[in-house]
Formats: sequence, C-alpha cells, structure tokens
Amino acid sequence: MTVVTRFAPSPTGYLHIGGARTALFNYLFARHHGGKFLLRIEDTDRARSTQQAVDAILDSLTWLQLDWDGEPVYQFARAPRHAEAAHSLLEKGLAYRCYCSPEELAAMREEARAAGRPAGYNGYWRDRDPSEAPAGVDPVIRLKMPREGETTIDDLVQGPVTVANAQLDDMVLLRADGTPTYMLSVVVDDHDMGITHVIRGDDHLTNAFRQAALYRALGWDIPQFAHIPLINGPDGKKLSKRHGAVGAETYREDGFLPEAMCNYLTRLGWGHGDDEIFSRQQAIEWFDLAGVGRSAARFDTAKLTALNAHYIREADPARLVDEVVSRLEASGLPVDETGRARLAAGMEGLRERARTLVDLADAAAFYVRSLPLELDEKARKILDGEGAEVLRQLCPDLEAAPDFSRDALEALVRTFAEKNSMKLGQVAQPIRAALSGSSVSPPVFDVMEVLGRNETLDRIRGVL
RNA sequence: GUCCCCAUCGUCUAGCGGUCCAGGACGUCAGCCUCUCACGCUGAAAACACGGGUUCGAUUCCCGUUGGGGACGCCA
Repeated sequence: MTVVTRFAPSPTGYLHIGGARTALFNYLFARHHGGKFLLRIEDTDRARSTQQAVDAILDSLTWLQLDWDGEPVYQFARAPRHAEAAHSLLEKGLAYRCYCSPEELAAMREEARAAGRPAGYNGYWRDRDPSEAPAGVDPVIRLKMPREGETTIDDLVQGPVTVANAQLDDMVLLRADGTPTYMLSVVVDDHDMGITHVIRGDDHLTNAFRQAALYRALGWDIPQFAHIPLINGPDGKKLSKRHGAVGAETYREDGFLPEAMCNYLTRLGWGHGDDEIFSRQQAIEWFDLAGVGRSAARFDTAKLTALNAHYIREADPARLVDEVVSRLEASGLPVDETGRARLAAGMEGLRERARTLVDLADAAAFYVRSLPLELDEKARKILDGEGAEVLRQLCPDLEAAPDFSRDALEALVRTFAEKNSMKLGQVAQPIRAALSGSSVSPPVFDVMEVLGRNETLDRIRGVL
C-alpha cells in the first residue's frame, strides 16, 4: 500500500507554526515511505476564508520547501459531493433530519451539563416521525451515532484510545442551508483522496471517534490516525500572539533560515537518539511516528536561534549575500557593485557573528555605507581619546604598506604597536571604530583587506 | 460539568526492568582563546511530580493523587 498523507489548513490567516510542524511531519512521513504528500485547502467557511490567506500559506510552505504532490484540493468546490454522501446516509436510514433551533440546542447543552451528563445533542429527532416537523424550519442532517458500546482508535502516536459511545452525540453532517460541515467534508475528502495516514494535531483526537463512525456508516475503510501533540508557548499555555510570533512568515521576516526552522520543528516532539542537527535528507530517512513523543512541547526561541546561527555558518555565502542585499535595500540602503563585492569578500567574517539574517544585515551595513560614516557612541569615545592620535601616526605606514592583505596588515600593525609600546588592542580598536563606525566588527585586518587601501585610508582620514 | 491525552535538568529530549548516584542539545555560570564581538574549547550547577502496588530489582509496568494540555459549534 502506498502511503498518502495530507496537510489540510483552513485559509483564515497565515501558516501557524503548529500547522507548519504538522505539514512537516506529514511531508517527512510520506517521503520516508516513498508515498504522496497532498495539500487540501479547507475553505468551506466562506466568511473567514480568503485568497490572500491561501497565498500566504502556500508561500510559507514553499519557503519551508514542503513541496506537495499534485494540485491543492479546494474543499469548497467539493461541497456537492459531500452533500451527496449525507443524502445517501439519509436514504439508508443512517442519518436523519433534525429540526431543533439553536435556542433549543443551547438549552439542551445547559441541561445536560447541569445534570452531569456529557454536553451534546440528545437525539430528540432521531426516532421522531418527520410528520411532527415544525413548519418553515430548514432541518440539518445528523448522523445516527452508535449509542451502546465503545469506540477505540489505534492511534499511531497515542496508542489505543477508547471512549464510550454514550459520550458521542449525533453530529451535524449537513447544515440547514445544505452546506456540509467540517466533520463530513474531512471524511469524504480523505476517503476520495485516498489518504492512508491522517497525521494532525491532537486537538483532533476526539474528532477521530466521530469520524470513525462516519467512515463505518459510509462503508469505507478507516485511515490510520496519528495525533501529534500540540506546541505550547514558553509558559506551557496554548501558543498565541501573546507569546510573540506564531506565523511562519514572521520567522522568515525575522531572519530565520527555512532549514533551521525545519530542523527545529522536527526536533520538537520527535527524536532520533541524541541527534540534534540533521539535514532534510537525514530527516526523511530517520523520521517515523514511533519517535514522536506524546506530551506537548514548548516553543523555545533561544534554541531555534542557536540552530539558525549554525545554519547561517553552513549556508552558501552567495545566498547570504543576496539575503543581506535585499534586506539592506529594503531598509533604504542601496547596494552597488562595490558594496556587493565587499559583502561577498567579508561574508566569512560576518556570518559567524550573526544569529539571524537581521543581525547579519545590521552587521554588514558598514561595508556598503557611504562616507562620512556615522559613528556610534562607543566608537566616538574610542576616537576621542588617544585613538585619533594613534591613527594619525599609523597612516604613513598604511600608505606605504607594500602588501594590503590581511596577514601583512596584521604584521604591520603589530610592529607599529610594539614600536610604540602599545597593546594591539590600543591600535585595533581605533581602526575598527574608524572603519566600521562601531566598537564591534569582524577582525579589523579582514575589514581592511576587504575595503582596500584607498577606502581604508579614506575612512581613517575621515575621522581625523 | 463530561470525556480524552500527557508528566525525565529552566527548555527540547535520550532512556523502551538491572548497563542510570540518569546521557545529549539549547540556555545559565566559570575559565581558556583573543584586536572588539562572536566562534571554538574546557568545566560547573541543573531532572526521573507525589503516593501506592507488581517484581529479586523500577525512570522504565499497573493504579491513584496532583499538575498541565485538549475536546465537547449548523468553526475548521
């Protein structure tokens, strides 16, 4: 049997970080088994679904390189098929029309709760004669759930989970306006799409019992279920905007690399021994549902950031240059060919100091700024003291330097410092301040080499 | 209120009855390295929620307590 999984977001906003992980697990599982990973847009809630949200979700999935097979299935377009399934159950006597008003249902829930019974529809119209139907009321169609016994789901992550059927009420399949509910749509679509493994958040676990009954009523095979734990905020509470970013696109904007996101998200709730850092290919080889934990995990930005720093150091430098250029230009700092060349030459020194692309772009900006350079407070302080005088004395040596390479410059400056009985830092810091406008930068000799003799001297003279 | 799930360092986790006075990673702290900041390296503090069983032996199995999370919509 070929494995077929799916990710089924509802397009009401951005791709939630928890959704991203669900998509990732579905992707990894399908690829591991050489199966298919499908995408279904659950847009049956017409009031909340937008094309903009669909685009945002597709964008994020693409960014994370979670490529799905085939075209996305749009659930709303399949509504007639869903309704047809409901009507077939009606004909077989496995479903029935219910004429209760929202008010009656609310009262029913209240009463059940007060009596200590499970809150749900009490089956008022289940066996009632349709002739008693009130006039002018459009009925919903409800499924006749089993009332005796219990239902067990053999969940691939949670293990066997059993619930008494008395807990399950007769759910609505078709609304009064004839549109299908989520419960009906998922089941029909998952069946029609040939989904073999439903991997989703465990907030759906209780839905699985109801859906199992629906599969049976329809005479269909029940897919394998795998309910993965949800991701909580750092405080253990449900992840929400209160905790900061919850949309994948925000992490992208904040300078996180997709491979870092995926590595982090894979490791959150899933383990393969002590392995912490692994490639997409390894993840596909190693991923299995048995390795998925059963407890909720907390989202830890610090660890994500550490992973991101690692991947920045591993990334193709040319890619980082592109990222930095686009971020710099977006912030209003145009980058010309000279600037680009400096970024490329200086990237090695820049990347190992950055934790995010935002850091990287900030730290790289001095390479492309035009003179005079604006000095930050610490840089100014360095230059206000002995700094400027040191640079003044150093200038002739730099002008006369036969070789403007990093190593030669370091030797030159070291000699200069020794001759004047200074520590290297007493010379390096003023140089750094003059070249970068800051007290922090990549090694100064690297910076000098990247900038070249003319620019280096221009920058130094500019602060004298 | 009813039902379901979960429970190892601050966090993510390894552990699938003895190899555990519990391992790794992030974070934290100390030190080394050092032209700044990082990187890197070395070291340290840091956990089996609690109570009963089962067993020769429980972090590992069972039950309960407590604490978290989730579901109870004509939302998805």
